[in-house]
Amino acid sequence: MKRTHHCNELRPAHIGQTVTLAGWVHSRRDLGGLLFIDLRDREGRTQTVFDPSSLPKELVDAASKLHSESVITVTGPVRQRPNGTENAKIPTGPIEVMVESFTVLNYADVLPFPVDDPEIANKVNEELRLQYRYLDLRRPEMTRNLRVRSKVATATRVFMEEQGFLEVETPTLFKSTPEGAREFLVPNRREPGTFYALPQSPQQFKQILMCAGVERYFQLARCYRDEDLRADRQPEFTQVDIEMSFIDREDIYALIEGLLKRVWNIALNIDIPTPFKRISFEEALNRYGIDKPDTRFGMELVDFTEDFRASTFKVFSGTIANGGVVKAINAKGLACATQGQIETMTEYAKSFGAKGLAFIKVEKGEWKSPIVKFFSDAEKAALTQKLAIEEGDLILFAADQWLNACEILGKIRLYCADLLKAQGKLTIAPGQFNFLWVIEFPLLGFDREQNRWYSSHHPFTAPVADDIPLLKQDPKKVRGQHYDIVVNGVELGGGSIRIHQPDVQKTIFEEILKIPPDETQLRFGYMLEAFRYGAPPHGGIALGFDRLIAILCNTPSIRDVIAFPKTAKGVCMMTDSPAGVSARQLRDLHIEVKAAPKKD
RNA sequence: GGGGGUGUAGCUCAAUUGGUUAGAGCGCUGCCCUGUCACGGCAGAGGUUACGGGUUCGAGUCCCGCCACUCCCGCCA
Repeated sequence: MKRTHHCNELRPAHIGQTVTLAGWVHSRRDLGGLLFIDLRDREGRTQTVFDPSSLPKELVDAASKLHSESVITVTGPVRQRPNGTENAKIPTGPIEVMVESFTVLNYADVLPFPVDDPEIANKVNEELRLQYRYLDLRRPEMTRNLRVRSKVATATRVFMEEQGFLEVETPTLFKSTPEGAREFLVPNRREPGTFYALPQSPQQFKQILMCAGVERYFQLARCYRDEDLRADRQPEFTQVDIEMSFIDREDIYALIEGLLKRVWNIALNIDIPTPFKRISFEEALNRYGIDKPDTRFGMELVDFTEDFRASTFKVFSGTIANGGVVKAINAKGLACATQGQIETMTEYAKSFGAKGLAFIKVEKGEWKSPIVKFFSDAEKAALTQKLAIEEGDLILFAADQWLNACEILGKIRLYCADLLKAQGKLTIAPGQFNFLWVIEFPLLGFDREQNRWYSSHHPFTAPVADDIPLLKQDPKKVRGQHYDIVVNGVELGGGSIRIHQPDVQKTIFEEILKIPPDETQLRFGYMLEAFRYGAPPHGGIALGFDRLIAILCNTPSIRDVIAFPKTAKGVCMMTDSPAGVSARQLRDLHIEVKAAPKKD
């Protein structure tokens, strides 16, 4: 018998109707005579009542033996619950279904972990949840995440369609482009020794689509990167990939602000204010020590380079004399930091090549610090004033070259914020979303080990027009037309205006990045060629769709918003992939495996 | 590749300085229970303390190794 309603549909208005529900046995309360079964489906749950005074004993006995998560249908009239027995916690609480007949569609064995109790289910070992993902996904929290993801995907498509974009699919069997992330390779059976590569992103195809006159392209694109994983990184993930012709940066900002406004509205019913704030890379580093600042709290970096230029404390003045800077943050109320916590922060500093971490604990009106004896009164006054030092504060210093000093304190700032949150001294409202465009990134970075320049974004990023003359004279100063969209310290996406003149592109490849011309030809020849036959100026952006959904669902791990994610070692616990293949498959692919197979 | 954390009953967790027969709640099995919704009551079953070594009169606990999961660094144009 087909169901007539879902399990979150019946209300007092249905009283008297005979209905059929189908779903999973969520919980069972056997009172000896009377038996209650909460029936659950995707939409919610409804209480059903088995009353022995009106039902055959065998039927009630059979129902009382059902394990949780068995699949049944029940049929019977909807009725108002007796006075005082309504359940205010669920929308179907005023009513119940008096069972007249029921059918077991599938008996469930005893479960490996409970799915009905959110308190326990939330704490279940993730390994187990991933192994029995179909059970995990039945939990209302996970169902909600899938639903948010689906709604946002649809909202994105509708919005992009409204804005005149075409959704175009691009190949996932691509070719290897050695720069960038490590790639997954797919052996080609037809020609021994040749391989496809799975794309890290559809970057080159979307630029070619601009040359094809598509003008406005988007795609919910699956991308693949064979790098080590994190809570916010999976080997395969989804990007909202976008590219537009005849535009400048402002068009991208406006488009994405519109898209995110729509998405937040649909997913959370929140109206986020636009336009978003913008901050340059340099300012982000200066104030927050990171290129994706979390601006929901202060604790900003303060510069003391001028105050310590002539200091007798040689660690500071010496660094400044070598072209470095001195910066500090005030972790308000963290003078209670333990030796271990100071140690952790010192390790952060050392991982950036610093020799140590200078600090001051302000306790009982005293500055407790190994270095404060070297400070003059004027230096102390400058610290007190610029950092607004008070009792209970912890001051942390970095003295190093500008970028390093900023990044050290940026790390420490986030670590201190976590400590303060744990101590209840810093609270961040859950519904707060600080969106930010980070702009004016340097186009190029310098790799000391390899003694060459590299693209800080990718080699197709256009320089800021005014800076093009600097390309050959002072590459470090060239700003790229690159932008990142950041929310609450999470990099949601990034993109750039692209180079569309083949001569500029050639200069970047050959004179700046020093890629030999024959190699340029081999790897990017088809792109340079496409740019010779009428390439419109264009630019684009890609948003990390999984991260976007994780933020909307307020979860720290993108695994919670992916139906079947992989573990940190890239294993699918449910299907046990990756796995070995037969000798015959290897032979067909002309592949010989030299490593010994892993034993179980 | 490196560093941190975790691993004890089906699940979530205890177990004092190394010391009796490794406990509890939930779940499971049986019995009782007609208005529960975390139903309740009684009884019971359930353990290679991830795995392999070692120290010790004695190891869940200490040491060495190893595996899995997880967080971070490197890496992710």
